[in-house]
Amino acid sequence: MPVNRPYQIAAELLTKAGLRPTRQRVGLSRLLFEHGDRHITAEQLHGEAKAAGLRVSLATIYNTLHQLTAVGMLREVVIEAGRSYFDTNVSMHHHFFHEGAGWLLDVPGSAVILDSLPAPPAGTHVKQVDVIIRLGGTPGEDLAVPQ
Amino acid sequence: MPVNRPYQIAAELLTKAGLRPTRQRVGLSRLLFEHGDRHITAEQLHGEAKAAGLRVSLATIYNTLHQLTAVGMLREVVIEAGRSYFDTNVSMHHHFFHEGAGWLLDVPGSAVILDSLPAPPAGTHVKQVDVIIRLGGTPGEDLAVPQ
DNA sequence: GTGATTGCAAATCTTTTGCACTAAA
DNA sequence: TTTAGTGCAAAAGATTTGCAATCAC
Repeated sequence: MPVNRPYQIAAELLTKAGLRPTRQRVGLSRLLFEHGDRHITAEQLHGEAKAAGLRVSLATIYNTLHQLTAVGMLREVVIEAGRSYFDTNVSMHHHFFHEGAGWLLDVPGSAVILDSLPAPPAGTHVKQVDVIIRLGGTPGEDLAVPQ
Repeated sequence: MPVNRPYQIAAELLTKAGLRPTRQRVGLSRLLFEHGDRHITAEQLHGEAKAAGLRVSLATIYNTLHQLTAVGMLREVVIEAGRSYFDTNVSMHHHFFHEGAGWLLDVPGSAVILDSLPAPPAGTHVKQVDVIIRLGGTPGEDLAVPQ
């Protein structure tokens, strides 16, 4: 009987991160991490899971997204009030965001040079710097994600 | 009979912006703009209005905040999923945000130097660049807004 | 087994909407 | 007047919660 390799690999990643590799967590991890960098909402991931034949409740989607964020495998990106995106790219980088079209595009950390950041107030320290480049465009071009 | 000066001033600002100076809009404008730069949520403004004896429904608070944003008198700041802050400072500037404590602090636009922003994708243009400096701190220091 | 995880449905929280009523011009 | 603005209560959307059933170890 052949071993299910992709499943094993995803399961190991979870175990290394200290998360028990349940059927749901492994399935969601595969959707998230086997197809390169992505920006996804809970609702979208739920849809993909359903389409892939993975039975997962929305509550578990939320739990899993937050657990993966807590262990550093995902990064939560807050761009629009009332909706969270989860980014599978956890390296230093920033974002283009097209209001109207609603798409997000990574900007390599190296493409933005921040000079002279102000010192944080006493008793605090900088945890992260988010740069969001908000875009507009002509209506006809609002539909597709570039590249 | 003496004229209610502060009321008149707020009413004129609204009129100049093309908004009919209703009792509610004038009252809210005074709460927002007579006390320097502020970051406020709809719920907070509702509370202040009630405390000040201004009868306004939450629906009107939302309407007014969005109208003031549309005419450029407020700026919406998206920092946390599921909650919008409205900033009375509409000049070019950025933000410190303390997760945990939940406070926002303005960073003058001149205090952050952005070099080499990447070119926006074809067919789009940059509408705004938001820099959010996320802070952490020791629990005891999480309660007060500095300065 | 047994403790962690999941699913479901209900609850919560913020924001929006529909529409009759009220007020500004 | 007459048209814009308001309040209310209901609706909508995203997310969280409580708890019994289920699963990984």
